[in-house]
Amino acid sequence: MTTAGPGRPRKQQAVRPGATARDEILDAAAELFTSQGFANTSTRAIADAVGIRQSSLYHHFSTKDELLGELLGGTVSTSLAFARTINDHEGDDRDVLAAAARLHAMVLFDGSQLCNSRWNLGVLYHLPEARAEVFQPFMEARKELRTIYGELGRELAASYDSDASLGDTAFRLVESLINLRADGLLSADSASTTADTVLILAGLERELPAVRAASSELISRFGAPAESFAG
Amino acid sequence: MTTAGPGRPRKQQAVRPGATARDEILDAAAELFTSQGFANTSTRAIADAVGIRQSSLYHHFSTKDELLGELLGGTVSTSLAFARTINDHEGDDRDVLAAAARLHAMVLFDGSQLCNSRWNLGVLYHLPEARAEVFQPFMEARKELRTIYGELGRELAASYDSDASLGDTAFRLVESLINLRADGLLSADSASTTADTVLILAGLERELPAVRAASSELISRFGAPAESFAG
DNA sequence: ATTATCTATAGATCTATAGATAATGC
DNA sequence: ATTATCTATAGATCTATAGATAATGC
Repeated sequence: MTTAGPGRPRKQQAVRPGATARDEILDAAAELFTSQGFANTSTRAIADAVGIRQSSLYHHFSTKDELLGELLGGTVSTSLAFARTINDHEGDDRDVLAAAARLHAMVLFDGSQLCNSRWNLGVLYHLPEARAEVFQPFMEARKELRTIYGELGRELAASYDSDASLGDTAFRLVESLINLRADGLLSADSASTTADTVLILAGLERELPAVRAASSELISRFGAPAESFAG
Repeated sequence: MTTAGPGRPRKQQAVRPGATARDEILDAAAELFTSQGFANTSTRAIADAVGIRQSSLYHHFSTKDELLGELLGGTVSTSLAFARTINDHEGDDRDVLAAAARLHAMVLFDGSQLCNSRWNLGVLYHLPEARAEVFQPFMEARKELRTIYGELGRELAASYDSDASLGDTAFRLVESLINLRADGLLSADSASTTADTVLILAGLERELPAVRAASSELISRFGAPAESFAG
């Protein structure tokens, strides 16, 4: 219960989760943008879903684009933070299995986020509107994440005889979870089987249990931050 | 030169490929829908790209939805036809390698189509508008294609110790070519390396050359129909 | 005074239709 | 007569702004 400041209090009985009106609006926008697209979602529809008037949105956000920007920002940032953390960590265990564990952990972390977030936020990156100039920073962040996957894949390929494009393939498989979810084809273990598939591609089928264990530790050590897993 | 019938002739100097005005309109719609999305593409923009007036579109198509329907239809139909043909063909060579060759051929055929078509038509399936009821037939066709991938994967997994979800993974990798293309990351051999990746996942790395050869034959026998590869 | 809401609306679209007009073959 | 184009427009949006109003704390 944040102590209310001066001013007219915001409307009662929130139907949407979120402590503030701003959060409720973002939640409604996420639902509608992911299910109907950006251009097909009117500001009136968002307001209706929250239970306020269309023009009241503009007290919290100055343009419709700003709403999409907020949602795009929330998605990559956690994935990128996790990837940077476990890869910049210059520890004493930088052997091949550790590299495999890092890749496994990234696939599992990013995949779980895509599968378990309240709305299928990954589709926002595929919206045609996301390619507009205003949103380039978010696309750049996604590109950086892809680069980390690629480098890690090459690191692994150098030790084994596996394909140098392993990291790119891993990224593609992670992204494809977005489509599976959009088509209602996710199963409970989609993210973890995807992570295992990457290991099989790397030729590490026999080391699977060991790598899985190391991956789990990475996630529990570095991957359970502020906002939890549910996105 | 089709002999013109009676009536006012259509405008001169076509900037768009296509024998008929209808084809030019579809080409312009394909470019704009794939690059900007459906809702962001006005009928006026399509008409401008063709060099006619907005209302003239309605002499060839009765609604904007009809344009999208035509484009959606063109994409799956060839993939589905190829998949049915090579799988319904009850020949004398239905051994394991033949099954692997069929899967390889499907990935290569569908992947090449996605990579080499004039516009990145695969993205149309990810447009939020494609989920509307009117377009269910096309989504059903895509579902059938996915099912064929899945069954073929299980057929292979039964013989080898590979994962039963191999077919689903193959389908996911093929679909991810759409995203690669949208991000400008296609290389000349993206489709063929994707097909090889599936074989590696199946544990058939050593049989790669033999399967590739059989796959090529399937494509040259059944996969070069009327409309060619370029979609 | 401050904040969050509201009503009302300007201005800019966008889709589809009505009906005129031009250019051909019969 | 037939076909493909055109001009003009109705009707329905949709985004963002202007300005009034209500409910609180100081």
